[in-house]
Amino acid sequence: MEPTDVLTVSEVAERSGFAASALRYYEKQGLIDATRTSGGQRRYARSVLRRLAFIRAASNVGLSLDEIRTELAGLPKGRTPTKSDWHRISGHWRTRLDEQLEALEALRDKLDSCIGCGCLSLKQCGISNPADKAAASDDAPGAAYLPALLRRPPH
Amino acid sequence: MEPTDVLTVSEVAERSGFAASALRYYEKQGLIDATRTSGGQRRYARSVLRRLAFIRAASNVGLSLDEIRTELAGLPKGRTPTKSDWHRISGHWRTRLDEQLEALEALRDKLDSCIGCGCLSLKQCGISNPADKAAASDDAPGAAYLPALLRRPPH
DNA sequence: CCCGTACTTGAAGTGGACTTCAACTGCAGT
DNA sequence: ACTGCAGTTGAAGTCCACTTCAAGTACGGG
Repeated sequence: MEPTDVLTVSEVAERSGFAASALRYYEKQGLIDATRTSGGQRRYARSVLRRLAFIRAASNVGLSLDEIRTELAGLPKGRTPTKSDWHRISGHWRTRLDEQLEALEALRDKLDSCIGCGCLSLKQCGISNPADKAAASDDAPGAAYLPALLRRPPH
Repeated sequence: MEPTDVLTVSEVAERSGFAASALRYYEKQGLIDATRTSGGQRRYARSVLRRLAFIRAASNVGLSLDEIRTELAGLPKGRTPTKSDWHRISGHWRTRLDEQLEALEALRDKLDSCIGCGCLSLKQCGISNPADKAAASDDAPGAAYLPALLRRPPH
């Protein structure tokens, strides 16, 4: 099986690191596409690999498939993304990461300030405070208190 | 209804910020418990509030309910946790947060190094590299490459 | 004692990102 | 032509942390 310009499912799976089932899922979600043989089997253009790399990267940064679809739609259709495309997108990601970092640092600092006191009082403790009911009148001007932004890993 | 030493579901819900359904769920999961009236209704000891504060704090730090159950089991049964209990636990959490921070910073730096090049090549790009197949022989000594550690918020 | 509100239960639903299954069909080497 | 692996489909299952639902029961002030 010599290298050609079209790839089968298993080739793409192997080379992208995604399971074949994930590829079908992404196709159904409109994230990638494929041509078909006369018999109905998928054949992928090599460009799908770059697209998949983009998807994995975005997902590593913490974007949902919905958000990824949106960003993919903002990419040039057909042509390879230019450096400025990538600049725009990655700036976007960078912001997202910075937000996460900030939230995480705030949480850690709050934890540090709790370590000495052994508090965990419902009223006072920033770590255990529900969703900052205290200061939450309505979208406060300052900053969100606790990170609804962070969560546990996907199993 | 004067303040008593036992609390009803709705009181605990109100004072803890958890929905009543969440309380029942936590009970089923063995995270909290309650006595019952002769008619079968739940009555909570006030100590459940502290326990719930702990649960929310742990969950804010990113622990799964499974992990939280484990940590709760490590807490003194009956007596109020001492400062040294809290010290131990919070140190644990601190580690967790630091790991997340580290992973996130690594990712951001990787992103920064990608911004200039517009790469996203499957082979070279750290951001899009599956789960670091490159260096993954088997649990490497150095450090995990990409954060399976971070994920998107629970909607 | 009455009545409205609060509470009870198990079962089923939610959502995100997939995976697994069963039953079938295509493709390519010999 | 045969054979066996690779591919196809829709439906259903998985995981987590809950929420919602329906149908029925308890509590407590008047």
